[in-house]
Amino acid sequence: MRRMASKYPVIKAELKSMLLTGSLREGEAIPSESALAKQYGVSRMTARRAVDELEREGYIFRIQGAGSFPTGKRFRQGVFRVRGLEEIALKASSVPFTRVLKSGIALPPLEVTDALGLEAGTAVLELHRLRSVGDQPILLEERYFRLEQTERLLHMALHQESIHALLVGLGISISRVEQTLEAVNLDATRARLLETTVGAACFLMARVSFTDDVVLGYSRYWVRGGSGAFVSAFEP
Amino acid sequence: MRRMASKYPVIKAELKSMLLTGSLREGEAIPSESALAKQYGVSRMTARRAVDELEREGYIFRIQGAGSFPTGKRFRQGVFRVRGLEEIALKASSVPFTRVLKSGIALPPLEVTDALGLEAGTAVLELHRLRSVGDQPILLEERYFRLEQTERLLHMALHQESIHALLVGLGISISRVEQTLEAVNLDATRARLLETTVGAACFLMARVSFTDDVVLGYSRYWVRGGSGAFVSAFEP
DNA sequence: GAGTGGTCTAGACCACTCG
DNA sequence: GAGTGGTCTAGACCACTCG
Repeated sequence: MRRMASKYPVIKAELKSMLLTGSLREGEAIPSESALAKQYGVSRMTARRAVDELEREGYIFRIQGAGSFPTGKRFRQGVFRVRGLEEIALKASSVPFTRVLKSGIALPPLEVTDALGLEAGTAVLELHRLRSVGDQPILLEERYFRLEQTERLLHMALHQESIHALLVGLGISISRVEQTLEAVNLDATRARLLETTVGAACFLMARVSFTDDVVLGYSRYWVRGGSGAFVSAFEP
Repeated sequence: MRRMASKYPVIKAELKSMLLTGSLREGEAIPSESALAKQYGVSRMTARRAVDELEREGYIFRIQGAGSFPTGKRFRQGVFRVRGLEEIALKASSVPFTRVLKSGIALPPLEVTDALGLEAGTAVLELHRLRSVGDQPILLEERYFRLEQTERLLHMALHQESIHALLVGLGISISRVEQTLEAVNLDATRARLLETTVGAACFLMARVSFTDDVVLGYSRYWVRGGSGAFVSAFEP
């Protein structure tokens, strides 16, 4: 027996077509949830679900009390998901391996103290790791944490997959993450670690993590350019 | 007046902590929606909303009739959203500009016919554009489409922001997109177009688009490495 | 004050999985 | 057959925006 046709995808599809053909005037809201419910003869929760998905896919944004508005062309290009090392290993039918290169308390480069919101010359917890799949180094991690709370990390199993899990174990929970992605040319030191040539193109992911809106850590990840670390599929 | 505390975030947070501390056995489902509803004294729809968000964030996946299961460590690293050119321009307080470099019917490189699922030697619609913000070239587009349906594109305004909108205008709707992202070193020709040096690190986004599960087009986008085209913020 | 989105309730019927 | 997730209803109260 086939599943009964759902109602919300119909509403969603018609709204999407309205958004894509540009039949709305600039700054004009889409019909309200109540209006959609009435128009399609459904409950408001069902109409709302269609609007929910459009918001999640970036077609509209909502303002409570005012309405739901088209986002313009933003977001339409979709997102790239970052593959974890385990997933890359799975695809390659190989095993992930993590080597700790450096761990301790250190004076970090200036851009790191900046990112952490510290004064120049403040010591931080430093953790560098090299992560491989099979014999192929994939990812170079350079992590820095503010010392309060995190110092106990140094006595933990730093070669394990998830530093995040160690933090949770210390009672630290990360409330938010901000990250950027760039393409950069590798310098000699990092090229050697990743077993490639100087100047090879590489992803650089820089991440600031927060606990309770206070900066906790700053991490940079160098990921080999052709590693398949970023993938995406979406329905526009 | 502050908003009343919502209930679903509490449920979501407790489930997330259960997932992160690994207190579930391998392959064990999280509590069912009905069980959560009973446990927290809420309606099933409210419990479901907490579970919805965890699914959306990649912590769990659901199987109808069976339960909701932890995904392991996949997805946890979040996603990068691709910024549209308009958004980059907005941030830079500048204006976007698109120049059509080449458009017509051509025999494409071998890897393109491969990606399109065509025999070598089949002609396709070719469209190359260079897109800038202010005076700075940001993005080089090389698009290829199977000829049926799309040939009329050649008579349309190809310098406009959205080729997708033109396709919609032709009655073609894209049902799905698959894309990958790599970091590569620029060759001489493309470096010159993007006004940078040979070998400079650059993003290469390759995208296959489908209509009704048939391949419609294949596009490659070269994006300058430090352009701020990829951004992300999420709550783990 | 009228209209909007945000959250929630207490049900319902269904398709599906599992033993 | 018992339990699970998928969808839906017809309400409710609230915070918020706008004129």
